[in-house]
Amino acid sequence: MAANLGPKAAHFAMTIEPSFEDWLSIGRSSLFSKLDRQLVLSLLDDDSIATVAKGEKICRQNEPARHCHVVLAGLVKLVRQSPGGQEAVISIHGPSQTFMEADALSNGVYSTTEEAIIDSRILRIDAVTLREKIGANPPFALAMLASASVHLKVLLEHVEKLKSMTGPARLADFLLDLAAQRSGSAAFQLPYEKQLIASHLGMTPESFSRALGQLRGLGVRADRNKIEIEDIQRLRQFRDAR
Amino acid sequence: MAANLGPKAAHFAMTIEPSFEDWLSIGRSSLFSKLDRQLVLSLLDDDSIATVAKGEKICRQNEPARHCHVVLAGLVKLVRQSPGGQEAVISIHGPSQTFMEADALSNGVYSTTEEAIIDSRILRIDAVTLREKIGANPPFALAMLASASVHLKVLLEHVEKLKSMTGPARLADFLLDLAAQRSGSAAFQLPYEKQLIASHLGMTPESFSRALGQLRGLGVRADRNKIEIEDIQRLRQFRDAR
DNA sequence: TCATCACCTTAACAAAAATCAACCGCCACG
DNA sequence: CGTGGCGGTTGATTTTTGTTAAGGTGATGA
Repeated sequence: MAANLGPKAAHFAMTIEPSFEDWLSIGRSSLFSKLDRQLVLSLLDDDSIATVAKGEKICRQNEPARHCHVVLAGLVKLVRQSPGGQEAVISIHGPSQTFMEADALSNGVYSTTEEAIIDSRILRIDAVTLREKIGANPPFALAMLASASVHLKVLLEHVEKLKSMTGPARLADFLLDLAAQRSGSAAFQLPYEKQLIASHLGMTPESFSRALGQLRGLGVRADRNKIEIEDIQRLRQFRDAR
Repeated sequence: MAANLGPKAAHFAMTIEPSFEDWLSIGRSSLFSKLDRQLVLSLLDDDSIATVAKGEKICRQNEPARHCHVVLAGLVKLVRQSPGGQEAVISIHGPSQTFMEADALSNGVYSTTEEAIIDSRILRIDAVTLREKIGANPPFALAMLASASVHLKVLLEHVEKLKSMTGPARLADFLLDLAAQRSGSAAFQLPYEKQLIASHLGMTPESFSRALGQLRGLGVRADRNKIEIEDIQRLRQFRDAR
């Protein structure tokens, strides 16, 4: 509800009901898209929707996992820190993507820290409620499993790429993903800061910069956060060669 | 392995019934340990148990995922190959570990190739049956989710380590895992070939060898595939420093 | 308007890792 | 017995990447 661009802080005082856009996001998520609206509603409670400012954390690694989350709007990064204090960006989630289901379900602690990288709206689903509903609703359980399956596959690919591709090749791969075409040329914007992409691809900002410079020789023009790829196929060839 | 188990082939002419050891393996697996024996039995059919020789493949990347697998005995490596033909060992599974649930459940294709690295016994569970039983048995669904959650967490850690640790540090980490102690000294055998460990850790055999050489300076002695760690804490300190 | 700051880039250097090549020891096999 | 192959090691070299340091550019705010 609420006008689709209406002042959000207005009716924040009490229960926050999902807005029209929120419902769109929920509907687009692979986890909830095929589920009954009533069921989804039953998962929500008073403080289900949180507005999170850029830089704010949604949850912290090693704290008890009491919720799973769905991005309704915005962008969230999933960061993991090692005992030695190093940080690694594991993945980045946009609207309609769920995360932390696994942690919430296994009744353990969050295995990553989540942080909004732009102002975001997050749906928080209580872990206990979630477990209940899953137990009572087999199709929901299957949807959860499918969702976990997707996450697993993404991570799998990520590992593969980290192990077998050089930095520039990983960047090429990332750009090809964004272009979402199989041939011809493409132009688009980088979805977030280069530092963040660099970290996501497992390299330093400096290496990222150099990698981008290297791709220039393959028909990739970069101005600010605008990217132009002359020849998608050529870029793919480069990627596959490493 | 065939000695101390009861008469098995007696009443089921064609069916291969799990041996006593097989039941032990099944019982130890996080996926099946808490489930009713009847349910587990209902998942099996005539060709559920396969004996796989070293080097044989259990399934191939991109082929339709019609089964999920449980290692009953032996060792299996999970390999992923990129479009460019590179190979990366994603993980290695021993007895009681399940894999490919995700692919089997999402009705898609295998996202990795599986290969036995020593002679092994594998339990193959039909994907359709699996989905049926999950739909009909909520606790089973939750067990599957928990299992997926564990796999997810392992991969997450793997990504983090690949991104934030040097080769020698990853090796130290691997050895500390094997030692399974928090202090003192330890001696044990490497569970499989060094090449394989190297690939699993995301480095070449040469780098592995050199990394091992580097750890020698930290009280790690290696002879053939026997490892001795003088001081676990010292090694951990080294690992955490990178 | 200027100062400041965050993001990004570049360069020079150092560290880490891959590559190329040679070699050892062991074992299976003719 | 040799001999070949495989797993492993080692050395020399190159490539890749991180590090350190410096500078540039655009947005923001006093």
